[in-house]
Amino acid sequence: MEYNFREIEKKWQAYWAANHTFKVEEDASKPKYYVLDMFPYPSGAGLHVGHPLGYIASDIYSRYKRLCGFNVLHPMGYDAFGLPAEQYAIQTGQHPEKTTNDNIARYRSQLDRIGFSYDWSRSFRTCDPDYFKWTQWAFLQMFCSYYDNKKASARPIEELVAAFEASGTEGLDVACGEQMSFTASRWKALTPKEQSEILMNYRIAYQGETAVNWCPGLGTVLANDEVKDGLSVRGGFPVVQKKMKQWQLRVSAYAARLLESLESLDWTDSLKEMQRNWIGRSTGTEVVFKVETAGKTTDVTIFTTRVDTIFGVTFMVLAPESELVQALTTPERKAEVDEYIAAVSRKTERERIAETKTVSGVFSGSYGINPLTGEKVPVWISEYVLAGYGTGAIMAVPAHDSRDYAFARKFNLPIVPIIEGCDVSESSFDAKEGRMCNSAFLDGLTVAEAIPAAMDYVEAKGLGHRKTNYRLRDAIFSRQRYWGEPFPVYFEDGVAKPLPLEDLPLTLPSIDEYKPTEDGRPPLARAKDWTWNGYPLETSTMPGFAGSSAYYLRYMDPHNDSALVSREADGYWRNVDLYIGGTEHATGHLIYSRFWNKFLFDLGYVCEDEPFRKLINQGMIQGRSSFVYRVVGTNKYVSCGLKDSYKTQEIHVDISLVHNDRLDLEGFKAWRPDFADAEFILENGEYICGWAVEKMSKSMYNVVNPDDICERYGADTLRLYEMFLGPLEQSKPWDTKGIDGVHRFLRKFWRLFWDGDDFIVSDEAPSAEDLKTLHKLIGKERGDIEAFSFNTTVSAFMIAVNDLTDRKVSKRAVLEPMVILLSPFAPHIAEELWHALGHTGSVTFASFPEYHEEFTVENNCTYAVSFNGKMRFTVDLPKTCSREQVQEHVLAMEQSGRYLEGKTPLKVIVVPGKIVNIVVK
RNA sequence: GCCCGAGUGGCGAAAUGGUAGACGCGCUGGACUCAAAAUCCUGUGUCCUUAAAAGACGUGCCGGUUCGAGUCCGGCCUCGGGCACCA
Repeated sequence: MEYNFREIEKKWQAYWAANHTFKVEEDASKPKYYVLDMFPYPSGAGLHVGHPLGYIASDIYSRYKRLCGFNVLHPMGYDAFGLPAEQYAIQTGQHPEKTTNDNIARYRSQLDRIGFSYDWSRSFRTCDPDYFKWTQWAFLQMFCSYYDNKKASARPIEELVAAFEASGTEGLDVACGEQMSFTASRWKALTPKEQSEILMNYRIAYQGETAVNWCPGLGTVLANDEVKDGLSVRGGFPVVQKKMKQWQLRVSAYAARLLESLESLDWTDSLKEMQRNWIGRSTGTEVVFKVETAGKTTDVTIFTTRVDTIFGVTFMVLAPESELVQALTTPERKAEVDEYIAAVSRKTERERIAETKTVSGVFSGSYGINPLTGEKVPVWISEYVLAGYGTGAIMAVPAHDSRDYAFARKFNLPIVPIIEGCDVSESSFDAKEGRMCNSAFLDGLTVAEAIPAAMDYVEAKGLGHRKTNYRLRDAIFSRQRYWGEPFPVYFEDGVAKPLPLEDLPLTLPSIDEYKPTEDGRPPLARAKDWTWNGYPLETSTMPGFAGSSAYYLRYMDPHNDSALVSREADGYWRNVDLYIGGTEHATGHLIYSRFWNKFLFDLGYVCEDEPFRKLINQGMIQGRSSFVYRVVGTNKYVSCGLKDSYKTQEIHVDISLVHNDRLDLEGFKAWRPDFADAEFILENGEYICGWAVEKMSKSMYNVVNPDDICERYGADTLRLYEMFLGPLEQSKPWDTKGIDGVHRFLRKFWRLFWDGDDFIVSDEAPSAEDLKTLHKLIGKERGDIEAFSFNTTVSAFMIAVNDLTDRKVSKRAVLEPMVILLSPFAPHIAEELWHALGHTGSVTFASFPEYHEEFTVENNCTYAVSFNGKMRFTVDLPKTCSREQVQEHVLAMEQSGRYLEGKTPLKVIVVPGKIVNIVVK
């Protein structure tokens, strides 16, 4: 029997499905291990070979953990709400659910061919009402909660109401939009509607007026991480700033905790660093400047991280969107200021980014008073100051801030250096070094000393206080789309109210068309009766990240209809031990999920504060495009090596027509009509294509479908090859050049069991050599898998099989453990051979072979022994004895006094197999 | 501009501070074959020389620590990724 991977793989995939081999239940007698992949958004293009890279790695680890005796939860599902299905629906009128289901069916069949050990009984789609019921539920929990900074925890909103009734805002430290201050009696005097409006300022899910990223091309708002360079990540449409009333999540309340608990996570440093940057903690000082405007005085609070430079302030700047702009504009400046603000607001985000280097601004007519010097400085308005950060107002120190410097130069404002010896004639001196001067009590201090000294001074004089700011914004949570979770919210007299929990899920209404209404309202406004008990319902829907924020919890208990996850299931599975996915989710999903989890933790619904303990980012697999070279003006194609002798045009050619860079000439002619009568200029009788590494995409004809690889080489070869390609976390181009070698390895392994027609495994006892081969492999595999170094594990396997093939070893005692070792990587062939060896049941539940170091010891050999690198004598020792053994041996000789001549040995260093070096002083 | 990460044969890549290039691809030559495919064997960092052996040089560049550096430290160069008017 030859290795017939097609038959074997079909057989075992059917066996696993029929026997529910990978179905798991909570089992208190076994330790749990939770391995999760970032679930896919099923796009119309299907999977390409890059997608399964992480899935294969997590599957190998899951299977390995099962062999080690863990109860492994390894689920898979679909992130099914989203823009592409909706865009397609707008164009074709087809319901997005139909598109989504078609795509999911395709994904599922592609995934099934690769032989993953998922527990499919736990699978769900985020667009299933049974699932999004809990997305809506979580939203309502957030709507009915506020964040208490003192307790560092979310609390039910009733507690806040009780506090307002008892003593107003007195003594409260809670997360909010706008700082409010009122008494208990004032609160009680408010109408219910007014009270609701105030509570909106404190809810964790709240509705508020805010500048949003409005994308006219998509007809919806987008979150910050959905916008890149002023264009939408999906679709690439321009994005403009617009003020709109939107649902938002108070993620900013969790900024400090999100930052702190990063430390405890087993994530890569680069990913943690990305999150740190995104959260953007900065400690500084808020200082109050009194500003005079045509006789009136207004307090303006500014934020700075460099109070030490306050003696260098020569002007102040407000953001154009700052609420203070109107109050601080003098009548004679009003026209000019209004015009500037109008001009700024017309700009798109993209234009603002493009014009970063051009400096613009306008003088307000007001003057601020430096609280430390009493000096009067002009107040300007400029778009380089952002309304959304700090207080939307700054003190400008052009000598020591490059942006202030550029502004001062443009508008001819004074530049006063306050650090000794710095040169500000060409540019500002931003470095935090040197000694202070022209700064009264700070003179002579270093910058490092001056910063806290200035902070202390400002606080002592009551001019301001220390303040920590975060760059992390609240998440905009509404989308003007159809294909998302509806908000479980209705409006009574304009006041948003939660639907009762028993009415969840609130499912999508059917509508005739999926685009916005003519008057620009979201598609849900087209629904005939989008009301609840006669009250109008919210017409926007939730964004893509809503459904993906807590999906890992649902896998623990996917069919529970009375809770997102039961206390028992959550208590057993706790959180994800290993999460594998792409780095593109660093500042989106991975922040939202952590926030969402912490919120549920605060309310006691989950037992772990962090969702993902260990996280691995698999690299991207790029495409390797192939080119042919058409001689310009002809239908002749010249082979790559000869192309320099002609004037040629480079044309992408479908890589299915190319094998090892050689073009299939007939296939090429048949590919497209205009190539039908192509002529070729060959080198050595072959047409060699050129190539380049590019993103894998349809338009470059470089997409490789895993189905094709499974068909040609089998899923086991695909799995091994994807791992063999290089380190998991590294991006690399897909290149089928080496796949034959991996496939050859599997056939070699097979031939250790089958010789043509006969099963040739014997019960002969293994030799010392055989045991050495086996135990080297066991030791290597265990270490490498734990380190996620799968490429070297595959190599170790090849070495072992080469050894056995060379010695013609087909002994059960060696091959049986090797089948178990191979099973995480190539599960189908492993099952087949496991059964050929006479076992029943799946190899999944075998035990990982034990490792015995003594079996890896080789025969004696002669070591050279040297002192400080200088050769002295030789000694016979086992060929691969441990360093400790050699040290012991050599030190014993040292004690006999023969070699060291009275010198003290510092260290004995052994190069296995060859050299012993003794360091002496 | 700031913050990460990476630079090793023709290629993908290995190497707890200890024989650099394991393993695989490709290529060389050979066996089997009418032939091909498949399979097996041989060689394969560079240079010099050779019948053979033996040398010398080699991990982006310059320096340092060390008996010993691809690996650790300092300074550059190049490439990839992330952030970017965040005061």
